[in-house]
Amino acid sequence: MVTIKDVAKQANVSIATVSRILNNQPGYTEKTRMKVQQVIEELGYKPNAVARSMISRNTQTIGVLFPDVSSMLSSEILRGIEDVAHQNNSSVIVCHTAEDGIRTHKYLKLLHEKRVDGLIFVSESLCEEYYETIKSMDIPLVLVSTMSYKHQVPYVKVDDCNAAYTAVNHLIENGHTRIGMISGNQHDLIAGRPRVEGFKEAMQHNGLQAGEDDVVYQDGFSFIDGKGGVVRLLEQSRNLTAIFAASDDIAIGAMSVLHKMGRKVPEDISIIGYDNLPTAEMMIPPLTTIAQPFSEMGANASEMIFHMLKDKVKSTQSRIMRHELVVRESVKKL
Amino acid sequence: MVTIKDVAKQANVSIATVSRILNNQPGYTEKTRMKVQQVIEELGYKPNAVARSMISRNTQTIGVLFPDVSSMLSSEILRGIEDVAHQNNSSVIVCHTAEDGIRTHKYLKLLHEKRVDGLIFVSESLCEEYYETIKSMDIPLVLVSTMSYKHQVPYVKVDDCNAAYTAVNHLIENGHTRIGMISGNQHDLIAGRPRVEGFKEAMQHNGLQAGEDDVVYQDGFSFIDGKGGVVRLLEQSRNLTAIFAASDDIAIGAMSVLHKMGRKVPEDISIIGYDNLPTAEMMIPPLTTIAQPFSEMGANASEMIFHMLKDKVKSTQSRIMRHELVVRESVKKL
DNA sequence: TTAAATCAAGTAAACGTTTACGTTGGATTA
DNA sequence: TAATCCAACGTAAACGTTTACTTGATTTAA
Repeated sequence: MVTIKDVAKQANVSIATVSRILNNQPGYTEKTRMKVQQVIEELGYKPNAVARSMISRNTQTIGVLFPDVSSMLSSEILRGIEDVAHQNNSSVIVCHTAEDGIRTHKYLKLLHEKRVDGLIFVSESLCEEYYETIKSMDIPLVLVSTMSYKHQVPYVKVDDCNAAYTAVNHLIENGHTRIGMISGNQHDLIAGRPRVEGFKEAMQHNGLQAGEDDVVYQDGFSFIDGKGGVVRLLEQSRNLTAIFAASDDIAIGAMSVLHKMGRKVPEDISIIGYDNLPTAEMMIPPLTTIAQPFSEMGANASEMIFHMLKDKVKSTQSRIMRHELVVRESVKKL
Repeated sequence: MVTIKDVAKQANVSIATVSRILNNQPGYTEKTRMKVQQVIEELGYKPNAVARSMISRNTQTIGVLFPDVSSMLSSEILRGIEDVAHQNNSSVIVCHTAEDGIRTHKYLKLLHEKRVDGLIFVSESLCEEYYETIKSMDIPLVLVSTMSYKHQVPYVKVDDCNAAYTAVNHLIENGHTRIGMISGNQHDLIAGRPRVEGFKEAMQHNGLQAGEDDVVYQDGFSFIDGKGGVVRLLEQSRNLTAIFAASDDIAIGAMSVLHKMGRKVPEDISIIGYDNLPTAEMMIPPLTTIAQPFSEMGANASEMIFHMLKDKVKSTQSRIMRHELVVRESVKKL
């Protein structure tokens, strides 16, 4: 591998001069600059970022932790993160925690040793232990699609309660009064509960009833959960004309079994989702849903990291992203 | 930031001793080991991987280039790559090339400067320029879901022609004789052409006709391409009872407009896809398709990289992955 | 009892940069 | 003509490790 020394020797100058040229600082004539540039081309010299990092004490690298790298949601967020990281001449290291504590800790240790400049934590609750280890790393941290009640960590997120309200309100505006909800995990204080609250609030504000029979809690937010959820919901809550699903995957799972049961969407029953994954518009019928701007959320998180890095500030303002109602064809006007 | 020096000082030993303990090499008593370990805990010392990289001349990091990080396909491959990278104590840096030459070159330069140990190139044709720059980096390179006719670069891939044959054959076995195909890009020699060839071969081997009217070429492999493709196909090719789509997204796009046209899948027309994305099983009806083992492909590529790294060998055997027919409900038996 | 061997531990060079500081020599000034 | 200045470099230390080599004490062998 060719080093700055080789370039210096070949060009008959000191390494300091080469370094100055590389970082275009003053201190050399145009003639020597040309000569050095030429030698660099000839030898195919590429500065060693590792050596640079030793001195500059930064690695131009940030780490991102996902519970599941391969979910549609993660990958859009990742795209946003990567995009602005790239604009800031930084790379992103992805980590797949699989929601496993041991694994997560191993990653945190690795990222610490690699001296990443910042950390983004996606869709996973920041437990005490994680927080402490990250705090000891003393680098910017931003949360995406999650937050911490206990610690003041900047996050970017939509207002789930508000977004759920929007969804349910849309159903109501279309004349629905008997509405059920298939929720995700009841104990998920970040993405689970608030959506249920939004549902209930929308109902109450419109003078409609929403009892415990009208919402069904599943383990997660997946297709399978949707399949199971709709069966349970239909059993315990009668005469429903519309369903609010806590995720698009749930909505699609529900549509799937509704179709098997011979109940048509939206003719027999309306359904609204949450997320606006690419799949939503590909459904039959295309799914009306609440859009979360995933890639923008990732981009914002990245921006926050680089802002903290540049301004050498410990924290920054959290951002509540605007959600958006995307009307398609799964909700019928009564 | 606490360094090995601080630990050494605090423990009253030399940094060499600390280093030896860290890398558990011989040369110290159990007593000093204990003492040093204790100091390490106290100070919360974490070895600096950057400094290590300077000496060991490797970064425990590989780079991965995707044309589109946020596609379902990419993210599953990424999961596989990341998983075995993690097993090998390495990190992965993701790059989103957006199929842009300038951008790709910038990434390649960045990864070179960062001295990544290896490179994985996904789903994008390795043009001459890229090949040359990567060759000059002198690190292992593996291709995924693509290959190079010109250069001997190890790749992992399914046999597209063969897989397409399997798909079409399944249609034929179910009694279909009038079969059309919606292809991706005609000029894509890696994923485009071979699937068309597989289609034609299957038809011919079964004594069926497959003229140029029976296949329609789109720009890409997306939902939109499927929508446009099915319209064109239905115009130019009459009496079709089945369609082979070159990707699941195409298949789903086709299903979408077929539904609008009032033609039921599979009652009126059968359809088979290619990829087996998560969306396939969520469709109504669930899509019969050819599965590519994406995450395994990623895992294999990673393994190949680490194999080349460990055995200090310049190349390795390419791997053709087994595709699989996944029978669901979009193909009707005639 | 002594030479040889073993072992714990230290010293210092090396990895490839950046940068504070020192050194030239020619141009400008007094 | 000497003093001063400045641009254009060069020198060497520093970043935090690993590791070849050295040292000195202790054990072993004869």
